[in-house]
Amino acid sequence: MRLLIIEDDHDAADYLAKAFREVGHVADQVFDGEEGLALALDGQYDVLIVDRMLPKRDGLSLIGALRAGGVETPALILSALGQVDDRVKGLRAGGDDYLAKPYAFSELLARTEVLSRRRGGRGQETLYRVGDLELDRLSHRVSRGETEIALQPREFRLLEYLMKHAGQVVTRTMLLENVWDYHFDPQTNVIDVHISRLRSKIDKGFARPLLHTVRGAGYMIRDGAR
Amino acid sequence: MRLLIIEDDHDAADYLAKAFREVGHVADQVFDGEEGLALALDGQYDVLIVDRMLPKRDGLSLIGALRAGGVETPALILSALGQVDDRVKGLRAGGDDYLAKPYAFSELLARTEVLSRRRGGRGQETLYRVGDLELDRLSHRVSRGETEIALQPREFRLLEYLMKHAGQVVTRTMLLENVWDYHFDPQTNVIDVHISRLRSKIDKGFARPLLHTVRGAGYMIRDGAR
DNA sequence: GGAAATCCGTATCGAATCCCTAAGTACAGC
DNA sequence: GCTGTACTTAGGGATTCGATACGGATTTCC
Repeated sequence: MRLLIIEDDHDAADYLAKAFREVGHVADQVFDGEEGLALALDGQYDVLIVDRMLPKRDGLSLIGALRAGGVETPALILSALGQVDDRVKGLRAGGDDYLAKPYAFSELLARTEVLSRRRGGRGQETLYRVGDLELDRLSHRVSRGETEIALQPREFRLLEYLMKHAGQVVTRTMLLENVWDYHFDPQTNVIDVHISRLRSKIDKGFARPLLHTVRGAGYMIRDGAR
Repeated sequence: MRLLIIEDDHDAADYLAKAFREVGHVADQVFDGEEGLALALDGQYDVLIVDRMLPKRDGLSLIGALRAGGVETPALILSALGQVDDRVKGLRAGGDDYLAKPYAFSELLARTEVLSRRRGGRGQETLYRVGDLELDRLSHRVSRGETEIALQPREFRLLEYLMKHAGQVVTRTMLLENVWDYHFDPQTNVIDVHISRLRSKIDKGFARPLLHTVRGAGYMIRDGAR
């Protein structure tokens, strides 16, 4: 399990990180809200442990910004305040669980593991939609308008990644790393080829194309209408 | 963001530089410790990416020398060794973060941005605005008022740089270094040409121009109203 | 376990785009 | 009015991107 601990009290953070590592998890730590947000936006973590009060950017605001950015990593909020009201606020801001200090580590661990397991719930989107193009991750189905579209596995991963980042430019490097698991430059046109194939399936014959190339930068999927 | 990549494996260095450029940063690269130190001492960079093992001068020693010379540019250490002990050594030597190979570029990017921000370097804005002119880095969109504006890659980088420094005079040398990656004077009027094109797209037909010439100094983007 | 189908990556060629150079024009400052 | 700086336009060269064809690899199905 990969965790990010966002907590300004260094001692507390160290203690937590050490405890999580002892049980075999990977824990990174940062000490203010800005840094926490930056790392969390990456979406690489399974769970975030977020202190309620943080320098630079408050824990709740951090989670709000995260969700606004489309990142759904479950977050567990830590707080010195144990009021019910506060708990409600935290959950409403997009936190997934709430634990008041002082707490027992065993409880934190248990709740954390529950959250990471619950990813299917609110963690991951299951249906992506851009214009009249739909991709269902569960049933592995893709359709545009009324027509079903059959994709090859690689094409599916490609489209999935593009749609996950709809409206944003996706660079070639991002594609290589996240769709191909390459961490080097293959020096070939693999990407071009697959983009081309994908295009012929999802855009060909339709009035407005959804898959746009951003010259010199990468590709982007977006409903041209907006 | 201006980066210096110090890494002796040419392929790895190329890959990184390319990836950083795709996301709109400026990346220089050198292949041994001596050169790295020389360039880094200049202090022109926001972040250094330093390989642990380097010819001529080891990465840790490089950072030590840098700090001794009073240069506080944040450094992120790359290493094939993932041991905790090694990590500690790296951080103790003055490194600010540590990443073990193999790593995902997206993680490196996130950590790099954290470092540059920590140092007070301005955070990476995603949306720039000057008057009614907007530039969105994520979606690569530019608009003035209601109208979408299509820019070429170089024009985009140019405008991005200008808007990042809105209200300040941007010299030709700054443009050459940060938009063109030239470290010499091309003796031509490349800049003039692109400024002209850019102007015709963002200013032409609008009541008040935003892109101003500062004769003898450079250019500046600013809302004329003020 | 083997054959057919599918899928994936490489290479090549063609097309579109972009970018720099160059040369001429306009403008500002003295 | 002269000189130097900035602006505009056009065209060729270079780069980037797109399409197609082919061979190897993997999977699927008997």
